[in-house]
Amino acid sequence: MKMNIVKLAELAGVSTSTVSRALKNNPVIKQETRDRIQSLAKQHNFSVNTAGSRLRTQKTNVVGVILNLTDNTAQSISDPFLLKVVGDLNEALNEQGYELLLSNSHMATSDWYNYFIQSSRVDGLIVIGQGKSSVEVDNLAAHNAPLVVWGDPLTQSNYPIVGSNNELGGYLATQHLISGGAKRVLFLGDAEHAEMTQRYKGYQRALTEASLPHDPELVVPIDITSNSAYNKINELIRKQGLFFDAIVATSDMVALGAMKALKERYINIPGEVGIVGFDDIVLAELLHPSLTTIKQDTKTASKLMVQQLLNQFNEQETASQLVDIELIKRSSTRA
Amino acid sequence: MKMNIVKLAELAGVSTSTVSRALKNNPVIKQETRDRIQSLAKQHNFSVNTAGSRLRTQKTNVVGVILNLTDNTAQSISDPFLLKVVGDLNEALNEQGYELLLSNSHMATSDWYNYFIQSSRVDGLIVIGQGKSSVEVDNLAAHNAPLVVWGDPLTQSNYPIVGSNNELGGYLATQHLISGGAKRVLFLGDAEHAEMTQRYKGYQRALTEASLPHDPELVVPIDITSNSAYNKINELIRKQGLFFDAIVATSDMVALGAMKALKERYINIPGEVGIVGFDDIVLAELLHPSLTTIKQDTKTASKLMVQQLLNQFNEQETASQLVDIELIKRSSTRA
DNA sequence: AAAACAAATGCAAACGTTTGCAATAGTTTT
DNA sequence: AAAACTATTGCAAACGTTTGCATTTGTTTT
Repeated sequence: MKMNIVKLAELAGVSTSTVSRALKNNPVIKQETRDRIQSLAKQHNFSVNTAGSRLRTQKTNVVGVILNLTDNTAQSISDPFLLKVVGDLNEALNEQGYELLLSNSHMATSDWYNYFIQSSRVDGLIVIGQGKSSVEVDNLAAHNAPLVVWGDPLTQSNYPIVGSNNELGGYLATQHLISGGAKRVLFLGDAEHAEMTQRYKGYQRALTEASLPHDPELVVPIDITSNSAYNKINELIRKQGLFFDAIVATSDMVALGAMKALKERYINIPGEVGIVGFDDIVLAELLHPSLTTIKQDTKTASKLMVQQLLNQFNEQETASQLVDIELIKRSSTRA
Repeated sequence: MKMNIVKLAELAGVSTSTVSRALKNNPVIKQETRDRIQSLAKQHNFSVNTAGSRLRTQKTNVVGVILNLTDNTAQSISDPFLLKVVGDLNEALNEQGYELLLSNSHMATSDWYNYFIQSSRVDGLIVIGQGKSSVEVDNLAAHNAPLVVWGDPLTQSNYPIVGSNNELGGYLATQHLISGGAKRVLFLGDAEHAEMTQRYKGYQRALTEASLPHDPELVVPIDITSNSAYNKINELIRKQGLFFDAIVATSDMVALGAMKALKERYINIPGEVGIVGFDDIVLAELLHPSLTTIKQDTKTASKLMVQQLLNQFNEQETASQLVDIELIKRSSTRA
């Protein structure tokens, strides 16, 4: 009933070794034999059983992707940016003959090494987001598990981190606002987050360069969700009035939340307050006004992550990778 | 070096059978022995090798999720709604002890049965989207592969389809606009799509009920992407002026594209044109004006899909499932 | 035509787990 | 104390594939 290599071998009148090799197009098998077996396989709807194959080869050709969520589940998981990364990773992995097993830090048991690697569920892991604590990731690294992290590449680590040039992103965003006339630029984001810290540094650099004061009142720590941003902006304006004339948001979702709060108060964007987001999600250009933002190149980043993982499979050198960003000027800022 | 059941058995001074049973908490093994072996396993960072286990049990505990994309890749894959469904499915699957293997119709080879099932990569498949042609899905069904599809549950099929009450959604959206005073309601969507056809029927029902004419000019077929919507609305207004006073969009992304086109022309929403979306993506309430929409309950739907798949695993009855929708009134329509 | 070589195929073990059945150890009944 | 249980553990085969090595077949050289 159920087809396997043994039955296929009988049908073809050859040994299982020959079938196995023929299906892999091993040139040691005569071309004619290969063709015959391959067409027989197609005809009988056969593909090799992965369980058997994985057991024998000790290779799964599967890569686990873990969404390392820090904030409230519901919010973060819905960030289109994260999901876009997953989509791009899937593509990049498929191109290299790997499949993507999706997981997230709320689902997976805490012992990732044990669950994913030692059990040979996957050959390696890509973790999206450094999180605030890095204990699970450190544990993976300690066991020499093939591992790549999406995060801040400047963070010291013994595993490769792929991520955007966040400092430059923060700088470009801020500088663009300043060059549009802004004097009091709000920084909206979570300082405990490695990537955000870099963006903050860039923000500071731009202020310094423009000889603007570093007012601590302008640095507003929030969760990286649109809701936090919305609530915070509302609260700020209610309590202190409109004491800023621009916003550097640490994600497009944050920018969205902020914009909503501003629009509801009929504060003109970019006239009274300019705003720059981060990520460049599809929505950014669909908003009105469309959102000026720092584009993260997730396609390139995904390819780099996969490449770094393959390097580990092949015992080659690995290194953290800084991905270029780009300022996309739209209508939420003045020229 | 690498731990396995055999070595663990030696360490514990018992047979591999006992270890295997103890790890599964099989009550036939003495409680004390179970505890001893389990703690030994924890201590040595051991988890059962899935390749061996899957080979022996002929079960993978993995479910494949295929994004069945119909339109231009780039656009559709970025629809936050689809990705939300993936997230919810992941959660629902994990709850039942299954893992999610992500794929999409551009990646997977055409012979899904062969690739996923016969190779025992997964125990079953969840296909998101019926697509315009159903040949791959029909092939799966013909082989009796465990299968659930997200789509229009009213479509006749020999596999369970889970989806929203699209007809009702279309009806509620249209009726809400009409009750707000709309006389000429545009229907923006793709008629070849089973789900959209249902929404269109609901749209028609509402028109009839309100004794409004069914003007074919008001039915505008487009790809279900924000770009198509944006372009189409622009084109319509340019050529024919503002000949409608409301829009039923077949997805929130479509609504977004339409809104952008309207806003750019300073057409007041909801004053001059009211608009209702479909899906209720997170963005819907963040827009300004926030988007009135038909909410699809993806959490419930995901649970139902997983349930229907489990039913097939257990040789139980299955049936298509209609999921309730809800009209979420926001500011893009008049009360 | 035998010898030497190359090309093609086959043998058999191993990957790590699970499970029906058999066997042993432990307890209760006669 | 033997018999009849029950509770606990072990034996061994099987899941399907791959691959080092051995063997066979075919071709060329002497």
